[in-house]
Amino acid sequence: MAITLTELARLANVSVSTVSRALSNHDYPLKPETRQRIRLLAEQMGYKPNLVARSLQNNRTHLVGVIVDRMQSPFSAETVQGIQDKLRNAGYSISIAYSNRDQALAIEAINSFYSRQVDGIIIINSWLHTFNDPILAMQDRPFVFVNRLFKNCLQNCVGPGDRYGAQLATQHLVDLGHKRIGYINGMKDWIEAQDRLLGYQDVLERNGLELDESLIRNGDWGVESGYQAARELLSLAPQPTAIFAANDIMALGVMYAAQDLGFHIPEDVALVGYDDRDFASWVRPALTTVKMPSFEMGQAAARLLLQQIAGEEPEDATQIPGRLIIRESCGAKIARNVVESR
Amino acid sequence: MAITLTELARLANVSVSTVSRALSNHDYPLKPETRQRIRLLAEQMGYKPNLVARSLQNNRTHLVGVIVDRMQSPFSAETVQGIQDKLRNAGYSISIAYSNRDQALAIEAINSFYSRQVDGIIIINSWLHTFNDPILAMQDRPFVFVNRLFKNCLQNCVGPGDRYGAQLATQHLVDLGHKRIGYINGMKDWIEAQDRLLGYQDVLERNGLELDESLIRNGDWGVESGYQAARELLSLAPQPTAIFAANDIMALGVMYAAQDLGFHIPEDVALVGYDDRDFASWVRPALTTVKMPSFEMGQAAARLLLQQIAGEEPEDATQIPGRLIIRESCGAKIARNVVESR
DNA sequence: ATTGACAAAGCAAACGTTTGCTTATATGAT
DNA sequence: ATCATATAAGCAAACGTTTGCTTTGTCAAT
Repeated sequence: MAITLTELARLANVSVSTVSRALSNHDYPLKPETRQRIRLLAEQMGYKPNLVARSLQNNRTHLVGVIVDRMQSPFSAETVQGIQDKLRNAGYSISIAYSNRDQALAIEAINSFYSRQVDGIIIINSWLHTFNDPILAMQDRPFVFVNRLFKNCLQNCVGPGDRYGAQLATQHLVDLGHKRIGYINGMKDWIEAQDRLLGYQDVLERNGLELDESLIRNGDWGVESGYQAARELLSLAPQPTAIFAANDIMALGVMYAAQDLGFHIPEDVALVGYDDRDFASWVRPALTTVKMPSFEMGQAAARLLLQQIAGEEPEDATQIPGRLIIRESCGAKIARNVVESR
Repeated sequence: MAITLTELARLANVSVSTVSRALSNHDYPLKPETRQRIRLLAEQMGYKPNLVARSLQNNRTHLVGVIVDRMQSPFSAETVQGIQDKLRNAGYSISIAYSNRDQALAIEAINSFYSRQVDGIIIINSWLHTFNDPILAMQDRPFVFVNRLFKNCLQNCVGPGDRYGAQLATQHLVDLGHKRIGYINGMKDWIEAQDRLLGYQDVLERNGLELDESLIRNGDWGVESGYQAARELLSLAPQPTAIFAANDIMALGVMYAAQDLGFHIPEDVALVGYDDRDFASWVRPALTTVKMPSFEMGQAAARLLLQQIAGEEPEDATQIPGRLIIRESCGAKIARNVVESR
């Protein structure tokens, strides 16, 4: 049986309220000696406050609900870690559920969180492009969306700076002297794909380079589509000297296409990916890529939620910039080191 | 403001107890009409039970604490998903914390879970090879370890059947006609490495094949060590016609070594990995490998915990078998399909 | 001596449930 | 009409905290 305040009070020959104040209420005027005595006793008896009782009284659970699509998504996982990292320091725990991209499941999870009286909810979401129901279910409690920026609640959203990240990648290639840079896009209706394309175009324009439509190919995020697109790009004349793929998986496809066509990376064609998935550092040549700031987004989301919980005015929509990870595939003469840009 | 039982009682002109019984206690003899009326009202008002109040009363939170090393580990993530999958159906939620392989953090998390009155704890653990403190902190509440089987609490552990999995992989190569099969081990002091080696040896013996020590190399789970080991193996005379790598990452290294030495996979040398990491299906040739049963281990862990919570006699230590995923690198003439073995 | 002020600690209500026990009402048997 | 019985619903305690208010005790100032 766990020891309770009441028990402690009995042992110390004081009232429950005194014990409570000795342990939690730091400013209450207690005789220092009494406070000390009670603290010691609690320590000895291994007293641990019953958080559910406390929550009932305080109307605050110090629990935050987190919903992810799939636990296995490396991005979600890292974001969750960022969230927990931040929340732990603030004395919060997290409860987690996965939605499997199923709205009904998500809503079920949200309701379960509410029943549990969570102080707030974070939804790591790359499957909802717009939202209605879930937010409706969200009553008046604080919440934060991670990944997608919804215009109707911008101050509740944290997103990756995909456009900026694509700029980093493209600028890096330009800095290495490339003038004809191919771009392999992701699925066109994904915001990620659109933003990364914009970043690519930004840099070409900014550097006065020709914006050649034939250098832009559409993929579907999959390795095969990267392979196909790269075969097409590399058969162009004049051939692009660099390729920027909108994700690492397609970049892998590019590698195999280059291999099949007898091109060497990075000598004949430079390659940059996006996401920094784990295999990026394992493939040969190691893939230069832009790291998704998943961990940092998690931290930012937690910070935002904490602000809402504290009743503070939330900051503006947060875009977290990615980082360029320079490895071998871009041809920059920097050996297998992780280099931070900016 | 959330609506409460008391509020509902006022609206329905009955007592709180009646409302409670109408909604939760199914066997209590209430006038069907009354029960119906109350249910309807609750529905209309969007009543959601306050789980913290209920927990305080019931001394049951229906909350399970889960500790992982890092959220990003694909194995842990999948296990967590298995856990949640099972627990959700039983009306439980999970709270999660990561330990970063730090015992102090793990203990902190455990204590936090206890304060929250969790009904049980699951530790997904591949970093503790032996345990003392955490378990001590575990008082008398149900718990389950996933991954490592500890002899002092076998009935509380769920592990992968690594030996069996390695048998599957090796037998598959034998079935394809290979007689000289190289094995690249993981770090020797890891139980995974030891078990997989045993499985490899089992099969050679079982098939009356010579157990040539020179065919066994030690790696460190990393891609470079796989590369080196493969170079050595492929320089042997007579050359092994197949290689079984103790994880997919080293198998990737094997691919690059083969490439450098002018060997083709699977024509010149067949290759099987272990783990079924995401890139296994993206590389060329797609990697035949043994899938870690992470999801199933999660489910089994949840089942075990539920049994303990229900006060049932827990089953014996559970070893979950992996599955052979046949792709291209082994040379079995089955195109990019996932095939289940057994 | 009486009062006032202040320090220290106790009382009891409240948070939203569940549940053992009691009460009220209706039904049937005497 | 009286009583026992069954049915339906209410009362109140309990779970472990926190906290506004009250009480007790001590001491100094009148």
